[in-house]
Amino acid sequence: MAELTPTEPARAAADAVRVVVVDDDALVRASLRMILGGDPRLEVVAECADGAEAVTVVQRLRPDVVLMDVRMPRVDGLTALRSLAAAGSPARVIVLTTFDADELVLRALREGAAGFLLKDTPPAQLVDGIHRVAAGEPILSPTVTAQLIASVAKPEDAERRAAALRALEPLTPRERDVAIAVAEGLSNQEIGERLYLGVATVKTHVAHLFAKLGVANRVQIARLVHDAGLG
Amino acid sequence: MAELTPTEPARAAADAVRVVVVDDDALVRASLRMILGGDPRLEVVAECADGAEAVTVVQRLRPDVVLMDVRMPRVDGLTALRSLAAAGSPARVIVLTTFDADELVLRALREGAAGFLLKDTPPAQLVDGIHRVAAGEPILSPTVTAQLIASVAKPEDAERRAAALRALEPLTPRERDVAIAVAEGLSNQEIGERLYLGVATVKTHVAHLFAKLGVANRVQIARLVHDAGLG
DNA sequence: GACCCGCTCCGCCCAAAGGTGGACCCGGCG
DNA sequence: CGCCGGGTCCACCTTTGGGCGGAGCGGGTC
Repeated sequence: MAELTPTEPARAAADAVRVVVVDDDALVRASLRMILGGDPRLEVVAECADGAEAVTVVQRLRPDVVLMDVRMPRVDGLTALRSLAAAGSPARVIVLTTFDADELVLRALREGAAGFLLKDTPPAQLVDGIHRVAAGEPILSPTVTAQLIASVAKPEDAERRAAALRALEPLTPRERDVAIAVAEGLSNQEIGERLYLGVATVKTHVAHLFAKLGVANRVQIARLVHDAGLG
Repeated sequence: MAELTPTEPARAAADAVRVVVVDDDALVRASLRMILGGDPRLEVVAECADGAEAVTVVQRLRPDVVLMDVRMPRVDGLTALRSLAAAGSPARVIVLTTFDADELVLRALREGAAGFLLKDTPPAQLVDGIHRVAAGEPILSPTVTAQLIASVAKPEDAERRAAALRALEPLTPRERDVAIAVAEGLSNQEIGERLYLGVATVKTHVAHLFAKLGVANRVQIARLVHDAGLG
């Protein structure tokens, strides 16, 4: 057994997950520290009150996990998250927020957050989540998961796609070829070269496309093709 | 078939979550029944061996939760899921699969799955997941969550968007207006009417767009505008 | 003041796109 | 067989798009 240095919390295990807590509210920090302190396999190695501080501290201390608030003065959590990702920090960041703003969730995950928890998460689940994140698992609050699912399900999106596919369905194979080429921004001349057709033939197909799709110009053909997911 | 008479499992609580198990493998069904049987607050009210059976059984028994395998003879799990959703069934469906095929995950969630678990999920978590789903929470296996996050994060997607935004950034406000109108498939004439401009002015702006964006025709302007997310 | 820049508009010209009508080949079908 | 539809191509025409140069106006800067 190694002797413990007197300055360190005696209860942290040697292989504890090292955590940095970032929140502008001292009460929240204290509360989190108390929750995490209950688990000897977690060690809070630092607290920060804003994003700028967090970036420098995390780069120096190299913690395993960062609990990051979103709303903070000076530099907000998402910006800090981006900075860390850009700097190649291996720390896994759990974003904490009081409200589950849809937009925030997607942005945070795009910026590389490993987790997204609401502040009303029960202490036991928070502790569990930190361990999971440290182990490489992603961890999301249920409402966040639901939002994420909704964002990929998007019934309105599916409808547009379905409508576009329906519109493109009566096209002949050749017309489809031409439609796709049009959607790529090629001229009739270029389309002819790609498909080994005369310009006149391409024009004929494009004319049919206008009629069948009920549109007036090639940009609108491109819109349909893209909506159908063929671009 | 294999509908169970309520007399058999005497242990199910009166307010138990009613579950239907759907899997073509009898061993898997038996195993699931054993796992769920360990919790008196769960009641397996029926087992089905394929999707077609599942649809009729679920509509008749109206269970709270359905554990649905994906790969099954005759009617697969996703098709059954769609049928149930189309029929307005309130049953919450957890899709079970051995492998975490990316494509399957997105399809299942789009079809309205309330959860997506891998078959290697520990029994305790499976039971917990069923209760959560019954309570209205979504429930995903960690690897599935990771896939979902990856599908919204899509670095390649973000890059394209960022590149498009970068390309559009040096445009003047007016040019941006014109670019968006072009992307909607309007003619120069129509753009002029919308923005109270002469056709000549619109042409000037469009010419500037070609130069600044490095493209040769309006379809390609439309592509950029869409990639930037302004469409 | 001179200057640059964004915005507006003009005219001229040519190329490309789009509209119309017709032609031929070929393969499937009644 | 004749008929039809997809695919290929043509000619002719009008409209639109796109290239080029020029110009005036307002606001901001040096």
